[in-house]
Amino acid sequence: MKALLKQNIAKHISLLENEIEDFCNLFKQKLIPKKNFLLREGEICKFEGFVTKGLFRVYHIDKNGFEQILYFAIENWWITDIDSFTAETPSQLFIEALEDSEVLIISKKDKEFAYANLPQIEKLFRVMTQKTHVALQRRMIDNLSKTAESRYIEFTEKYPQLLQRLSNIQIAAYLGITNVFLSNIRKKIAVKK
Amino acid sequence: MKALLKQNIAKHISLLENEIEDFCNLFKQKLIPKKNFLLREGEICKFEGFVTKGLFRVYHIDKNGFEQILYFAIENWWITDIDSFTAETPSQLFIEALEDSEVLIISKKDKEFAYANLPQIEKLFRVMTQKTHVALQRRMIDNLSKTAESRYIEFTEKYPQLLQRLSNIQIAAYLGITNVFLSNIRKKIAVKK
DNA sequence: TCAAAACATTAAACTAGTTTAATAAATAAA
DNA sequence: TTTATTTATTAAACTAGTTTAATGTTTTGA
Repeated sequence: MKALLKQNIAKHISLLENEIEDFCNLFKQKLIPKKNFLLREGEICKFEGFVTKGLFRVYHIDKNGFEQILYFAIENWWITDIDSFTAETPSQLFIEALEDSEVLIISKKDKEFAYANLPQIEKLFRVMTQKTHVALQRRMIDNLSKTAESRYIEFTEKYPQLLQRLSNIQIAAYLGITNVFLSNIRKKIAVKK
Repeated sequence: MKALLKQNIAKHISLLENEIEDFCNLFKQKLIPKKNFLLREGEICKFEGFVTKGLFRVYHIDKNGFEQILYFAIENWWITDIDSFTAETPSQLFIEALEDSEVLIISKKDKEFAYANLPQIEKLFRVMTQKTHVALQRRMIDNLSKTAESRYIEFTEKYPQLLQRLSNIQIAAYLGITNVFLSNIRKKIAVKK
């Protein structure tokens, strides 16, 4: 059950077998059926999660009721609201399962225990946060400089496996456009071919 | 000269006086006159910097020649291209001084030395990267959900000290709009008052 | 298995933001 | 001090993306 997690950690840092074992034992499995929430706006995010099955969306609802998707998470991805988690303030985000999902959860307390007792864990999360940050920085530049059409094309190229599991409504909310306009883009692309 | 740096570090973590001293000694001062570059596209970013005087812009030039500003950095801010720095790949960014500036630089090698020998430094950069990431996440949501006008108003409220030191061209490149449209926005706001 | 809900597409009117170009004002350079 | 360069503003035509609404299709759930 935790093989995927161990493998994922090993990709980032090298730990002794017993250290990785100790760390993984701090995680508990949680099943989240489709359309259920791992986190809702207003709650304080007290966990960090690692998805072992299914698909989540992390999104925000603005004051006009529109949804902006910050990211998706499928198997092998980490998931949390890092803002609420670190500052212990009410979250502005929802984390919702778009499929029946399974996630390994570590509590804030246990994570702090790991920081204090397994020095390499500090490195693990530094490295992971760096990578996440780099990815978001690239997305920010793309959003500032590219048209919705090329953002869509790049999305389909970068995440083909996600594409099949998402509705166009979700993809549009990630790209920052309406699903109506996404439909236009898709038509335009289809005609080209 | 390094008082500002020490103070900034102390805000994030608690270190013994000799540890903070050892760490700060790894930094070297660099003077960058206005319009000069700390980093250019194509170079590998081999440093992390802490601004003690002046003002920098970190920006990207897209294939149409337009500039997108990822962030500004004034006194007391950190500055690097974390993507190029961690992956040791050619940077896609420019870091340019907009005023005569002074920056304290730590090399990649010395930073790794610090990670290996001062365990708290790992925490320092984990915490700093988290905070930077949270800020970028909020900016991403704002860019997806808000109009240019409200993004401009919020920028003026959040960074009043920056506002006076930047041209509208720079602010527009940060907001992701043209300076012509920013001019329209400013007029509209002025009329309202 | 049937009704209800969610989804994708299309059209048409609209608006936020761009483009190009011209002009005046401010800053920098010689 | 004069000239050149950068900056801010305005106008007018344009385009990328939105809004609303209607229609058919697919998925869901009772």
